[in-house]
Amino acid sequence: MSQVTRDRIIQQAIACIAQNDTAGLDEIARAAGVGRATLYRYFASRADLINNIKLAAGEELQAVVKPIMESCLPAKEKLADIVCQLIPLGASLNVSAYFDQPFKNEEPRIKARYLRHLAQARTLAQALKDEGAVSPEIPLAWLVASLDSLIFCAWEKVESGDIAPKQAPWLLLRTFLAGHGTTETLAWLNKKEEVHP
Amino acid sequence: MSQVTRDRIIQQAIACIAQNDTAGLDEIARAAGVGRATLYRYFASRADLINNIKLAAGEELQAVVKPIMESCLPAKEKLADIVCQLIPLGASLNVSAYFDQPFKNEEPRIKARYLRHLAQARTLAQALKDEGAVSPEIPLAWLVASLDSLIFCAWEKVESGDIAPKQAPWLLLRTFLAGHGTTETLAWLNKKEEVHP
DNA sequence: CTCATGTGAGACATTAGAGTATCATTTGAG
DNA sequence: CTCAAATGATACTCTAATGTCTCACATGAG
Repeated sequence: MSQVTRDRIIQQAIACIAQNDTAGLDEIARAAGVGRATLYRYFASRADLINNIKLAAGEELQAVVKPIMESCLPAKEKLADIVCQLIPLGASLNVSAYFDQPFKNEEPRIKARYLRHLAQARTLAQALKDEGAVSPEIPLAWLVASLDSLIFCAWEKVESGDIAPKQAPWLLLRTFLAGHGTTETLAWLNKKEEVHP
Repeated sequence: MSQVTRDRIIQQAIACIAQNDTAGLDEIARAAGVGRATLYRYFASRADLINNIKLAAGEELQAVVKPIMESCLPAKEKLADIVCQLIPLGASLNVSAYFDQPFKNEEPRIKARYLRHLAQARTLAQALKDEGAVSPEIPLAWLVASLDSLIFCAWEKVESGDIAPKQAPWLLLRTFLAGHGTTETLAWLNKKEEVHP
């Protein structure tokens, strides 16, 4: 039972399910270049596979977000870094987004991950407020929700080829920060745009 | 074969599928208060039902959007009106959003509706640009995509109870217009906010 | 009342996909 | 080379959902 096979299955499963969330095990096995039987040797059931997909996607996200959140950068910079690194994550992001419906997901580890993700997003949003980067009158819930939504949207448009991969983070940051921000934030954005056109 | 029964089935099916996009016909029939057999008397197959759901949701959307688009209001006002009326549409919106994946939908009527919706959105976005409401440097694709995404997001948060229904349109407009807009747009937004707090 | 229509209930057949089991083949360590 | 582990292919069962059919019941118009 090699780790690389397991990883390949998970990666391909993420890709398949990103395209079609009811993808059959046949399809996933074929995409991963393994037999359907092998798939069952690594994962006890479809549900088990899905759970592991979610966990893997969560890991990938966390690997990007955690170091940035622990850094001493101002919140605006943290946001910019996270966005720039998250969009290229692609399908993994998709899986998280799709499955981050807290309802009826009994698996405690996945629920824990989801709650942690939510807490991080709220922390960042609050920091943006405290820093004066976004207006205090915007509800935290809307900050978090619109950010998640825009990240997913940006990834989708990059994937479909409508938006240039390098342009996406900047569009997103502009929409989000200017959309919620103060005049001071606008100025900051303009300055960044000169540096990184 | 009464029209009201047919409409009730469609409405309940929209609601069911909004919650769970793989809802069974049992579930839908029960929700609509009819027998499963009756469901088949009105719709030849599951696929036929789904198609009719999409068409019905498209009608609802069109009924809101078309008169506004044909009016002589400035684009900013059109956008505001559309957003205010679209968010409460709720689950119908969800269905459109979920199923607006143009891929592999062979039904020509649905494809036509989707293309028309896209064209309308692009027209509105272009008008916003021409009017100077949003910056000309933002790609049309991003304007359309982020708007769609934010509308869906706003509805979701209203539904989940995180955002007040009356607040949602204003948050959305602020995020979108300020996020893409010029300083002039900001001023317009502030003025509107005084009128309609 | 009587008949036509719409309906609910439920008994089927059919199918797609999940999950199980077996066996021959491949592959890599010793 | 040799053996054990991993794999691919395939045949099978089981289940859930779709789709079909029949029959009994309700209801409303004539």
